[in-house]
Amino acid sequence: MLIGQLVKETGLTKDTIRYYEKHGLISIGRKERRDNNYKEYSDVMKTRLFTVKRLKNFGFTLNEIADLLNLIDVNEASCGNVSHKIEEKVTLLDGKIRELISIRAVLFNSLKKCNDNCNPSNPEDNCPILISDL
Amino acid sequence: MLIGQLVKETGLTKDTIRYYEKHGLISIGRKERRDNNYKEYSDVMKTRLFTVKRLKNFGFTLNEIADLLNLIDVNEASCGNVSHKIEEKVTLLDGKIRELISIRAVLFNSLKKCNDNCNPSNPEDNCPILISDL
DNA sequence: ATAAACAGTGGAGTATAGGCAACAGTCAAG
DNA sequence: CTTGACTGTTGCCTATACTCCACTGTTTAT
Repeated sequence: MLIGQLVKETGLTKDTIRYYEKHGLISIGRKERRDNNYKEYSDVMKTRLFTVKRLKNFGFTLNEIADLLNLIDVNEASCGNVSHKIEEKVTLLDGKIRELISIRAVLFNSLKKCNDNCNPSNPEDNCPILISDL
Repeated sequence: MLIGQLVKETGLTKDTIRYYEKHGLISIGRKERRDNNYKEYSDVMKTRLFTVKRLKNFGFTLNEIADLLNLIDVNEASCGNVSHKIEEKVTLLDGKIRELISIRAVLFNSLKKCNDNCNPSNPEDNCPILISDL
């Protein structure tokens, strides 16, 4: 299929698809061109793009996705190899989640202190949360 | 004080400080220059930079921080105005946290399914997590 | 007097994931 | 036969938050 069709079927824009090509997530050989130089995308490409979409939803960066796709290409995408990388991602997510929760707590705390400390008789005073550690 | 001193006291690099200047988080008037064109930073600037650091730790972007600092400048950094923006940030953080937790769950689930489905007799098969929705 | 250390400016580069515009060739329909 | 839709390539622009480099001027130390 041509890129227009691929756009319809994957929901990606042609710019995105070409961006993925340029960065090696998918690649078109010289043979997969029509006589007029138009690129002929195979179903394999389509599947590959869906894989990219899924992995992106998992929070992988394009570089990480490229690595994972490469495992497929060299036929080393065994469960062992893949699940190891996924475990790493889960761990990383756990870290990020903890970090956000911690920030959230500090922020919420400041908010409470702010409300407690704000001078009701001078509601226009600069909020201490901006200018001090409370 | 000159920038070198400011660097020591704030822990920021001079490039960072100048980046903040260029982007309006702090600003030096023509008068705050010495005869040799060196910038004279006041304690107010230092306080301001510490505020930037604190707000950055809260997860605010520099643009958001610039807005908050501007509230101070126009003397509208009242608790009401500020805490409203902070509540927004807390809400946003809650959303991000929920999102990450959700991704984490899906990923972890895929991992479990992957381990369950992997063919022990063909451990070299491509892991289904990459090529299908399981 | 000269070199090191410090200050200033401007601009380019980094990473991430595309968006958008320009320009040219190709194809299908009226 | 021309117009519009589609395809191809190239390259610049966006946002975020710096970092580094080059080049120049100033001050300080030897």
